Amino acid sequence: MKEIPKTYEPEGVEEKWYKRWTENQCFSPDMDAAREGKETFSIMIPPPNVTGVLTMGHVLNNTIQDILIRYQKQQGKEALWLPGTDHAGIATQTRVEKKLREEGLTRHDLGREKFLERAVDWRDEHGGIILKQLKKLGCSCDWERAVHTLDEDYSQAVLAAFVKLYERGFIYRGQRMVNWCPSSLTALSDEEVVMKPQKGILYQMKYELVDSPGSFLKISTTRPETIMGDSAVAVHPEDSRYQHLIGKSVWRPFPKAQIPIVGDFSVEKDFGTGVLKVTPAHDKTDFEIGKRHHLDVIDVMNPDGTLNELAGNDFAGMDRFKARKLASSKLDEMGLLIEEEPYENNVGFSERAEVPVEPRISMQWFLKYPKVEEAKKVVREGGIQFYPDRWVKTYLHWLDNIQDWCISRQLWWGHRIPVWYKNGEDKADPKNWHVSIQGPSDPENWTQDVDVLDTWASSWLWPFATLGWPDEEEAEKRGLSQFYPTSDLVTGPDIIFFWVARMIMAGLEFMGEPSGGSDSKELSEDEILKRIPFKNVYFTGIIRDSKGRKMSKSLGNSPDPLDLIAKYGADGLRFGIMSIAPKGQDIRFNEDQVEQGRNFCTKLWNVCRFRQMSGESGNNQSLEKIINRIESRQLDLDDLAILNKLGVLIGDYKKDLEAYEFNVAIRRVYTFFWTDFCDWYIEVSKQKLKELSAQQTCLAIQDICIRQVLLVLHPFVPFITEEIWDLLGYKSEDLKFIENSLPETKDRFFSAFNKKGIELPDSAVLEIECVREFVSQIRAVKSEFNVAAKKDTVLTYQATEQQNSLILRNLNKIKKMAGLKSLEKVEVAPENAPAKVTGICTFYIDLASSVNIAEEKMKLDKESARLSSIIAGIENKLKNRGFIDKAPAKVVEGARKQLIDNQSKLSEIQSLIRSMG
RNA sequence: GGGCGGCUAGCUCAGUUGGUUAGAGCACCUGGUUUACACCCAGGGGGUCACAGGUUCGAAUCCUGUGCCGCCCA
Repeated sequence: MKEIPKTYEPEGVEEKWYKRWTENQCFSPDMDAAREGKETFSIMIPPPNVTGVLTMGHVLNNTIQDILIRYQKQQGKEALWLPGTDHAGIATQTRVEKKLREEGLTRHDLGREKFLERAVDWRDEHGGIILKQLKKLGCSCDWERAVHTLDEDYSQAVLAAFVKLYERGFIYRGQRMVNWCPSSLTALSDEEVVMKPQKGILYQMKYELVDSPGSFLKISTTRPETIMGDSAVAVHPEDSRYQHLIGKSVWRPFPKAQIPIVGDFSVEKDFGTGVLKVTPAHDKTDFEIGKRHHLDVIDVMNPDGTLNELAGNDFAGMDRFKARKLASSKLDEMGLLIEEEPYENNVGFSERAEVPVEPRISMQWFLKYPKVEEAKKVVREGGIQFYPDRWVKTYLHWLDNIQDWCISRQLWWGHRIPVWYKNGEDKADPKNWHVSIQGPSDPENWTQDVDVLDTWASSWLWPFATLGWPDEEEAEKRGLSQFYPTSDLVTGPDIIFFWVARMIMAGLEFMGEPSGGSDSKELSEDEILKRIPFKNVYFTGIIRDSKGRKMSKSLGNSPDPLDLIAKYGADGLRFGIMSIAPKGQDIRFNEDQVEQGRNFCTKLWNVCRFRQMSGESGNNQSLEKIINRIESRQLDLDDLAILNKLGVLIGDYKKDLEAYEFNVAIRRVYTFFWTDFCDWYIEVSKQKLKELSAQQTCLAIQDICIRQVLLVLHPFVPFITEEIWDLLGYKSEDLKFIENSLPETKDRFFSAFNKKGIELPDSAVLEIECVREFVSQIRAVKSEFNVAAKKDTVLTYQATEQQNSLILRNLNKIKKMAGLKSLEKVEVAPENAPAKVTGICTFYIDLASSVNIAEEKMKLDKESARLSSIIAGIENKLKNRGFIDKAPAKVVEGARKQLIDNQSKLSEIQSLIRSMG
């Protein structure tokens, strides 16, 4: 056996094992086994942005995935964790353009082709950092399968999906009001707009009535810069203040023009003055009003958010926010501005560029979502299970109010829309379109659409396009039918619409499709379950800083996970983050938790050092082999108790993990390992190890405990467990890695002992609990009287026959653990000795010095009062017929026992008080 | 405006179908280098379970309402 170094140094260990794991293809599933029907388990990584770096959110999210994968491998499944990145259209293009600007260039200077070369260079240089970081974290992804959304074959899948959806009538092109980002110069989907409350001004102004010069209509607006685009004012048709004016006109102040007053039900009577200026080109509601009343659509803005010629000479070329000020001062000059009041309203911001979006009419491609009803049904009925399931409501609400998806983006970085327009013909007429993956056979007569697809319109295909779809040969090779539907998806609730819902619809639409095209009839339940992209979705919480703020780059409040790994080890970080991540609840991060994780690893390390120093290792290659080293007649209650607890732990742990209760599982292991094993069993062992006859058996018990602890910890802290597994000789020739060894189930564990004629009764656990409690009380009293933890303390006690036999059975251990010179039963209580009433006896401590009787008496009085109130409470309960009749017998029984215990304690204490006079 | 979540020890949080005397870690205080570990060991103090009602034999837990904090949607 190799010698274990004094301190655990994670860095070298992590590097060594990660290398060995990858060299031995530990992360790649055995395809032959999977094809032969071995049970599989699969997770597709939520593809991080290729330009991104690892955040604490990624740490949480990917640690969970790694735990699931490693756990399922230990359960004997062929597990696939498929990694990859997405191309992040807007984010990447923005960054490449920024770099170009530094060189004094724009993308138009370069042209599309050259620009894309630059973008690819940039991606290859900066991209993929995050994947390297995931390796540092220990993620067991099958790296050979890493996919990028702009890979050649993935791109083919994206285009194929577009063409299929177009052919099936889900995709159309149209002039619509969209969310326009004036900074990135592209349309956005509704989901990419983030509403933020903004402090602005509500302007109240007046427009003169054409028919009655000198009479005005008061109007409220937050956006005077769009006055120039007004083509009407609107009032509620049932608003008695204005009803009579419907059909008449007002003067638009500038550029001066007559515009009609229309009646429309969408006007809020109570908002402002109840009169709305209607600017169909620059507001979604106004656009609808305009359509209903056939109003002019006057677009006064350029794509970049400056005003154009239609706004008039004063405004042309001016930024929209400057124009707002100018418009208000012009109104003021004209005597048309009544007042300005501070006002807070919600303004949509571009998620990426962080500038207010501009509602804008433009020609875009839209997708009518397929399989919406099935997508609702499968989640509502549990075919796909959400954890925590409250997200089902959010999901269904979004699907109930779903709007067509604007999928075209005015960018170059992305999948170019596979539509060609016939040169010289009407672009608006679908007859002149060619829609296909390869393009027309006579390209010289066609021009391809210049736009690309929304990045999410590629990543919604992720669960199956990563497995080779739609190429059948590729799909067979990569195991589409073995790994799809995937098992679990782990992601944040912030992309439930962006991604989760869309993946479900994509899966339902494209998987298991009949060769003839889209399904005409409703899918059967079975068919739905074959098509869904995953069975379980685990939504993580959001990691916040210690002040509860979301971690963000701009706040700079997110620690760099790599720094944390350097400081505490990857295992420390993983352990720390997992121990504070309750199911789907937001997490307040602070570094102390990672420190605790590191401390845990150190403790684990040291107990293994201790084991190694305690004696020669025996054959550790399987549970059965270690059990063979046990001499059953050497087993004592502590051995049986710790093994019983371990067996129970195995069962509970399995339940926890299968319910995604990671923090519960890890706490359970922590308590077993630290409190039960290290603080008690190992300490008790120290005495036993001195006795030659018991030594081998005791070491075997330790080996069993450590072995199982390593196995259950391995998904959480893979590096240190693999290292110790190796050092303590748990591996064998054919099973080189810890992941090859199946952890026992609770039943198998207990029966492995039963087969050797060893029972692990609960009574052992109960008795040891008693002993531990007793020892703890003795220590407390000693500490109270400042008796050093030396071993020369003399203790006497009074106990019943039964209690006495328990004490005698465990006498040496109690003396050793409590630090006693002697522990003897007496018939008469010694005088002036501090006493303590415990569950198994009343004991007296012999102090050389005198004791402050008054102080002692006060303590006992306090304890007596406490017990009396507890007893009164229980007595009341037991007097209550309702309780006796209705509560389960076990509970009533417990209450009775509790009453008796407390009563006897109380009477002991009272007699002590009396004896003190 | 609608929906969701949170409120338990100084701090971060457990507390899984209501059931014995509400727990852990950190922090704090006291003591401690006895053959693993000071990233440790032993002991201790510390809680009207946000508030108000209700259901129940019994409520941190279920119901209703209120307050504060956060998120999502309009």
